[in-house]
Amino acid sequence: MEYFARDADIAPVAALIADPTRAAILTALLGGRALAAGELARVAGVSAATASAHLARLLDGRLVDVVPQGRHRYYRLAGHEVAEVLESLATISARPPVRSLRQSRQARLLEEARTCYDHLAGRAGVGLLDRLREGGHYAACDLTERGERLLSGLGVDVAGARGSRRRFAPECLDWTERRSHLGGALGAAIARTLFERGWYRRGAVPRAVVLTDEGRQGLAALFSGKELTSATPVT
Amino acid sequence: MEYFARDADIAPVAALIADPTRAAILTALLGGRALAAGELARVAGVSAATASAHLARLLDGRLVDVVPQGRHRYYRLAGHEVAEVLESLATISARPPVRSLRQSRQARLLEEARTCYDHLAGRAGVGLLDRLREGGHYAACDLTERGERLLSGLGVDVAGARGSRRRFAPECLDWTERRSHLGGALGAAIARTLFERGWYRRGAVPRAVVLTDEGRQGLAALFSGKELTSATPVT
DNA sequence: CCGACGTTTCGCCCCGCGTCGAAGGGTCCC
DNA sequence: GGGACCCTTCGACGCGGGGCGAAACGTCGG
Repeated sequence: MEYFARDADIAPVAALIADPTRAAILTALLGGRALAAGELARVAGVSAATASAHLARLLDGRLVDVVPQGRHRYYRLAGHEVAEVLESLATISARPPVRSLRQSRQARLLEEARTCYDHLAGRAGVGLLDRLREGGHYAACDLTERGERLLSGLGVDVAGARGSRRRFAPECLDWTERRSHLGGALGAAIARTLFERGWYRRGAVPRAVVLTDEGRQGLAALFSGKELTSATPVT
Repeated sequence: MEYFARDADIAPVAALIADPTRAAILTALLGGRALAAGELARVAGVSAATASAHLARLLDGRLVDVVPQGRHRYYRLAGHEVAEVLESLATISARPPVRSLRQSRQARLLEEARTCYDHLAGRAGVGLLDRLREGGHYAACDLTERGERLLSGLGVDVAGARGSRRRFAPECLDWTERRSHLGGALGAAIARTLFERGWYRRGAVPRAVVLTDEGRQGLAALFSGKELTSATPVT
């Protein structure tokens, strides 16, 4: 017992994540947006009182922070480090069983494209990294000069991403695809630009994002006719 | 509620890790060696009966697997993916308070050099990556040709590491140093060689590893007189 | 073969945590 | 200004999970 008093004490953080209600809240916040307490209560399927108690614990444990706006309190993940832990846990978690057509559709939407906090994940995220690599824009955890030009031309703030204290362009194991998507400051900068340009937009399923027609054309032009994924639109 | 039935369900895995006894067991197994049930009970400071119940849950949840040897049952982490989750949790966990000289010493030993499952971590792990980088042996998540020659000459199975399904040489955020150490198949291959050569050996504190005199000389010769860390031996 | 040892299983007990309705406080909008 | 709305806090309750000692089971070694 004494031996381990000084090693990492991971139980408290894991305990914060371990409750299903809190896990649902944290997973919702992996969408990258701040959400109001009431919205989080709805999403987790509990009363406002229960959600409030859980949010207080997440705040106390510094997994989330809060931005009060009038009567609303918007909660968000405390940072990308928390997001990385959540996604890491997802890689060793079982896939939820699919029990209805609606659930099947939701699963497909999440697999196709979703935000992992501030960068693109799912098939789209993996496809983005593949395209960058195939085109000689990205190699060995960094952008090539060719890649810098491509993304800067698109409006991505590459210099800002390089100046970030965060890792620049690491490969991250994708939960659904079991291959790498692009994380780090660059992944975040690219995703920001994709949203700003309206090439991706948020869908009805929390955390799932949807490619727009404009985005399909823009990305095809960017990658010489190749799309990020081969998926037909999910109905 | 319906919304999140299909997203990652991370609560069960987090719940397995959240119990302090199970967290202690998992952290002990981060040392990289299989440990017997009785030993894990001692390390976690609980009875054999309690440890057994917890180990059954970890087995059922596939965080560990077991190798029976006669009356002994040796448990080990189910793979490097689990190790990555544990270390990820450690990066956002508070450092345990230090309350005695003994604890202070233990903390220093762990900070200096420890195994993170199968690769070197702590100052030594960070120093190793720094040395490889400074010497032009490693750049952007890969070995250079120069690095291949250096490590192959040392006896590291670089080709085997490249052939692994695992990521080759990713940078991993170190829990105590807040900088990167070398993970992946290469990190594991290097650590294996360091142990085989007797350059590092296991210390009395679980998970902490100790540089031998032979190792100090060997590494200094390898890196042109520079040591991995500047630490004086911890007494 | 038998006693020692390591481990698992069983049964019982206790504690902590999540839940909700109600109450209270603060903000918004007509 | 007042009602509606959002959110937090409080108190009580029930459930689940971890703990241990004892018993059972399997292996080892003299």
